[in-house]
Amino acid sequence: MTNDNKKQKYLITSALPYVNGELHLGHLVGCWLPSDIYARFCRACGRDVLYVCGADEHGTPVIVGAMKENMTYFDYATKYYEKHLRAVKDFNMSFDFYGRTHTELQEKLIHELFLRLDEEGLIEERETLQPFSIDDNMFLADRQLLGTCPKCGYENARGDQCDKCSASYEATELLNPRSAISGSTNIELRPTKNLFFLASKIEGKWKHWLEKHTSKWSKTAIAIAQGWVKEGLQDTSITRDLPWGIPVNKPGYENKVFYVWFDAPWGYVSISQAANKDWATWWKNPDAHYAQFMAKDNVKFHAVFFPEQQLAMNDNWKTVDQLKSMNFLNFEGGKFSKSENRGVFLDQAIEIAPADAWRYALIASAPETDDTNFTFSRFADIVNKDLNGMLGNFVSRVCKLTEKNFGLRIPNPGPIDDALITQINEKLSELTTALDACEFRAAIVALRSLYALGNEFMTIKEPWALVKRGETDAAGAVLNQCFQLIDLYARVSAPFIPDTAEKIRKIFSADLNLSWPETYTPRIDEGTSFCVPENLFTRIDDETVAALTDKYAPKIDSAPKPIVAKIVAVKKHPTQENLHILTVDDGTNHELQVVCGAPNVRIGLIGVLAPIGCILPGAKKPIMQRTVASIESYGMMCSAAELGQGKNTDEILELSNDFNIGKEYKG
RNA sequence: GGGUUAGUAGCUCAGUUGGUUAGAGCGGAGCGCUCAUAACGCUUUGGUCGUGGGUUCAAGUCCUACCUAACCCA
Repeated sequence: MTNDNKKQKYLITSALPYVNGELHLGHLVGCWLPSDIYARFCRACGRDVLYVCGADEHGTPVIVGAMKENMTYFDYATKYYEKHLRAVKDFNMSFDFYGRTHTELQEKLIHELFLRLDEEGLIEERETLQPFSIDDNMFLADRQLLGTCPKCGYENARGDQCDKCSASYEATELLNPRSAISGSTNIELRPTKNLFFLASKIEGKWKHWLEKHTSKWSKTAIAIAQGWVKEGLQDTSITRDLPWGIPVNKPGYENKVFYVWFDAPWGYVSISQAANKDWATWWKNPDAHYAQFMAKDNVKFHAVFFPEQQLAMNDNWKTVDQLKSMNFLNFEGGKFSKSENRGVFLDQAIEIAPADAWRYALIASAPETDDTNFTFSRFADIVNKDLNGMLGNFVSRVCKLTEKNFGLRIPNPGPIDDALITQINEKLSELTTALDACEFRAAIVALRSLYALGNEFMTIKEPWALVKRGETDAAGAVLNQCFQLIDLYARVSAPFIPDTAEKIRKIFSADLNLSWPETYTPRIDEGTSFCVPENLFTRIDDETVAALTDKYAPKIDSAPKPIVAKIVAVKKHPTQENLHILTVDDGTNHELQVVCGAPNVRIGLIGVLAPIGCILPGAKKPIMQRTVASIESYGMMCSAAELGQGKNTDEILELSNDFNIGKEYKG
């Protein structure tokens, strides 16, 4: 398989992260790591790879951010671009070039492309009314406009949508509109002209293209594209009234820039131009293989917008063959959030553990099919077990046992163990197939199986026992085989953990490359000298895990909240006159036993249950499971007073039938 | 509000076109080994496959409704 692909051109792009804030682990696992592993794998297979990424710099967040920090737009973007560069280096990303979109090359390219679209008759001028902030002297995009929601009266509603009641409306309907930038209420509607890209005109072409190009796409990517097939492609405005971006090269548009999503995907091309003078041998080559990596929120742009523009150019642009989209990585049960200080950002991550530990552990729990929760506990398990125990320790035990009994030279080989070789080749083939298909979790499963084979082999053959029994040749043969495995591990691990692979490679005095092995063949000669390396990985102990969790994942209030629940049965207490034993349905548990003293209990009553662990307003201790007059009670039905509403302490609260059982009761 | 995707062991995930006893790894329990980084190997324990209906000789897999989450759109 890999043989046929030799020297074939592989174009690989990783979605361009935005220059706004520090990157976190989600960015790393969502685009950078999968694309980097794939790129390294392709290069090791001898393929001709062009692999680029860079910073996406245009759009409104930079404008807002720069104003806040009182910097120029370019300086602000540069500040974060430099952070990106540091992370690229820290995590060993093997981009041919990490570029940016605010460059002369980009501007030149976008101008050419725009003229091309215009020539093709796919650009149209349309006039619309837009909110204009007189004090800021600029038109406001939907996100830059705040006001009072016309539906619910929420005061911080956005220009197009209310975050509280999720109503949507036209910006013109918003009450008391104000600028999100300056806070000024001096807003008026002004007519403005914008250029539209007539995507509807190339819908047929795009659909035709789609039919033939999705064989290697992620399932979610195909689904999203299919959604647009049904809906149809819509003409989109590609210009904005903003002071930051690629200026529009058309008379009358001197104060406008291109919409960020018109220029950003083409950043792949301009960055390629900066990376390699032969860029066109990938980008204009129908035989090249193009793989894109991105997070799920970005699929629309890669499956629809970018290809439709490429097709519209009618200029032989290489479109995506393999579209790999990743889901999101959550952190310790919640989303990454800079403001809540939740999550690990890349500058912190590199202080916590070496790049290889992150690379391996993150890709081993990559969110390939669904959002995945990352925890330090899991991180430590993976590093300790796979890297430390199975790989690092294997290298260590083989080197040390050999040094002790044979000195620092590879012992002579013995007869070939066919069973072992068969197993190795099986796993190697699984690994290669998984990497070619960009199935990274499957790849890790195969990789660790390979690590396991070495340890199993040692246990079965017991070379230390052979030495004791004086069977030195047999012991040497086993160890020779183990060294061949170590060499193999360096090669197959290299795309994942490049630093470690290099350390392993340097164990041997022979200067061997880390090319991808198509099938297993021993290549370390007997007598080759080797060295005993420092431990390849360090164990992460429980105390460290606890400390890290504490530092980076401040406990969100995880106590259960009061929930709406229904009384499904009422029994009198056998001894206590005023108590009842209730059976309560809380949505998940349909037969929860609760002892209650309120007089108004009855079957069918919908009320509020404080489950075990719940801390009621004003209470110091959570509700415990306890035994009331010798009957166990699992929670408490609440009165209005207990919920902090009103003074009724005697009767439990009664709700209408509109409340959904099992939902949190929010008062 | 509409669309899409997902819901499988304590945790993280596999389960191809519906077809015997639902699979891994981690964690837990036990045994073995002592070359090695309290590392390695073996055995074992965990599941009403979100819930309720339906189609079928047969449903984790198909249909439907609902619940939950995420993303996209409005």
